[in-house]
Amino acid sequence: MTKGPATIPDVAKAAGVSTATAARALGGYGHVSERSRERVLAAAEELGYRPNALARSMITGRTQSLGLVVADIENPFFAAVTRAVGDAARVHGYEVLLANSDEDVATERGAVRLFLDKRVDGIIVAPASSTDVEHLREAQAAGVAVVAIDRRVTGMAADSVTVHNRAAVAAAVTHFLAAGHTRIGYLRGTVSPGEHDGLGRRISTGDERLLGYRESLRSAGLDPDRYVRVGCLGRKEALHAMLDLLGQPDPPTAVLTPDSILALGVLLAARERGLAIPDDLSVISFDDTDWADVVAPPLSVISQPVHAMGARAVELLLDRIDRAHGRARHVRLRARMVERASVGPPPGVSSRSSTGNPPWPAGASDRRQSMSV
Amino acid sequence: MTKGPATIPDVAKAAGVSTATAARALGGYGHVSERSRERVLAAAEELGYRPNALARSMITGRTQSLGLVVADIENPFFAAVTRAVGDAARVHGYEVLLANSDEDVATERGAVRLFLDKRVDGIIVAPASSTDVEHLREAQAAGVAVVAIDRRVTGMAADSVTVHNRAAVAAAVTHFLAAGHTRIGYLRGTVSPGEHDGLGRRISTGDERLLGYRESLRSAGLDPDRYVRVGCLGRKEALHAMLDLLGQPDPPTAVLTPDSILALGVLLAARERGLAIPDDLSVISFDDTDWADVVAPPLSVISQPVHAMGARAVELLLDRIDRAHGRARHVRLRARMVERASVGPPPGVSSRSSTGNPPWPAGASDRRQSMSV
DNA sequence: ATGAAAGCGCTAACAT
DNA sequence: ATGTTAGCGCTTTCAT
Repeated sequence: MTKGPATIPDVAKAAGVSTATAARALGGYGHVSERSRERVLAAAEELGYRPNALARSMITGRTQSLGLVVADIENPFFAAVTRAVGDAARVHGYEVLLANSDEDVATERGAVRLFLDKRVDGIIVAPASSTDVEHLREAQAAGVAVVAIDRRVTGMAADSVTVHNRAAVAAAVTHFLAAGHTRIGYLRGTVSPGEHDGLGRRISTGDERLLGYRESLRSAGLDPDRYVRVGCLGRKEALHAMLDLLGQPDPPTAVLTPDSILALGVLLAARERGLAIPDDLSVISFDDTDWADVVAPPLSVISQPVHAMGARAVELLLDRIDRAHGRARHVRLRARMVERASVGPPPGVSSRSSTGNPPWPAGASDRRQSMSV
Repeated sequence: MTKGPATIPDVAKAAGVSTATAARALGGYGHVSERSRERVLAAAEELGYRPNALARSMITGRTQSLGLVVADIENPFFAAVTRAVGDAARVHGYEVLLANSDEDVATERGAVRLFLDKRVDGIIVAPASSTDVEHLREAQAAGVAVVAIDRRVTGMAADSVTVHNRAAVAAAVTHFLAAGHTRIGYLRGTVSPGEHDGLGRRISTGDERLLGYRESLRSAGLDPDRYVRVGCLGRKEALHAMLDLLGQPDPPTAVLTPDSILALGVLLAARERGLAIPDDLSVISFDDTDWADVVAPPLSVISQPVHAMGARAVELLLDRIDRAHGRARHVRLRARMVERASVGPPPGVSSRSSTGNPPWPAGASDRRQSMSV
């Protein structure tokens, strides 16, 4: 009572059995007679016994905890991933240690290092870099399971959960093309410093999306580079990039953004230029955030199955913890193009509304169509 | 090399010193000669030694980790709190274990229990209930520091970090009154089941806000109950509650919501009813999310100093970990009323716009005024 | 089925 | 300044 929480010896003593028996009863392993178990459990209850997970982990080599590294928990996409990972982890008796990398590899490295010191059983990471993954390889070498989420890693065999990014982008571009657009912009979030080809290779998902964009534009006979801006780290950068794009001789009439935060920058730019959506500018964004169907007009988006992604990542991780070897599994999930009202024909091409009134009826369903891509 | 990661004995052997010396050099405590320390560090580097935080914690009784329980990480307010707590924790060498309670006390209890088993040094919690806190009291009794964030707890002496909710709400109501409104609605998030007085007592912050609302209305000679709806757990519930409010004989011309998610419900309701903001309905919401200044019209909000709240909570927690006793400290931070464009005079009272055109100029500054409350 | 004892990796006296 | 030793609370042989 006075010497801190009760321990197994305390319980054993109170129950009149050996520590081994008490431990077996409490831990639910080995053989214990019904009578012993009852006495032990009663004594434990009485003393308010709680297992010391630290001591247990020292022996078993398992901590029942996993580390999660996301770029920024304030990004709704990552918040949702975190939610999903947390839920799935809990179901399987795991706890999650959270870290933000801010898209910085050094920060991520530090977080991973601490995770290893804390002896997590596995790490789920949205890597700040798909190529600079030495620390992840080391974690793996140290016997810690690693699964990449949202982005794949190269140079090591790690499981991953991502969406079909090229297909998703292609669907969006196709949607723009079908509406008659030929000047289609793309805002890329990050890009590696000193990248020469204008196609950052750092983050697989960024690459895939840009690649998908360029492929789609090229096969439509359009210039795949003209309306691309890279390095849009946040809302503000996206705003400026968009204003820049809009300031060009033949400005884009449609634009695609790789996440909801950059979409806000685009909306801001449109407002600043007095551009109506979709009459003057059509937009599609990745990630179906809670405000996407509330803004006017409701935003057409590419919805990623975030919760499924998190859940799958946890599954892969647990599988990997059980049987460390076996080749890496790469799960690709399908994103969904959700058509709402932010895409219309380009200006001057039989615009369905030139009165300045909202092109969608009040009270209209905000989810007009949805297709998997 | 083959027997898992190097341990202190391994390093000691390689460096030709005792385990104690190696431990001292590695742990940075006690006295070690320069020569020894160098040899130890070199050997450690060579062997890729990493401390086992588990073993260390067994001895020191400190895990350098803290548990954080929020209602829902997908709520931008909590995401920001989590961000801030994570940042502050990292600066002080702490890691954070995250859990979502979904506003459910039982879930919270389970999370706290696991945190205790994992021997966290402290817990920061946005309690699902301000009164049902037995588990938090137990944590405290077990020597784990507890600080409440966003909400206070009763019946136990726990530090807390909250904002001046009544003042904040009063500022919003005053703002509405000044614009000429007399039919001002309020959507309350949660309310305890079986609550009779219509004023849920479960969550201090909810109580304070509702109290502030009622006080303000009463002192303006208005009915403090007529336009209140409780139990708005999410966007959908808020939407329905708002539609209900709007369906009344003399519907409200202004409404206040306690978080950004409920605000979305209000915006949805307005759209469904074909109501223009602020011409037909004025709105103010708690929490300045990233989309608040992007929607049309930009939303006037009560901005909570989320990052400061998280940082302060961590400070209080670390203080408490160092010196467990001393009376509880209650930090009250000031929220800021950010005026944008979602508040105008009630309909029919010299409306500045009845053409259906947006009442704010394109490209206008979205932050018109800001005052502390 | 149960007990005695060893030991996980580390720190903290206590010696020297 | 450095080494020796005794545990932290638990699981796990190995006996019995």
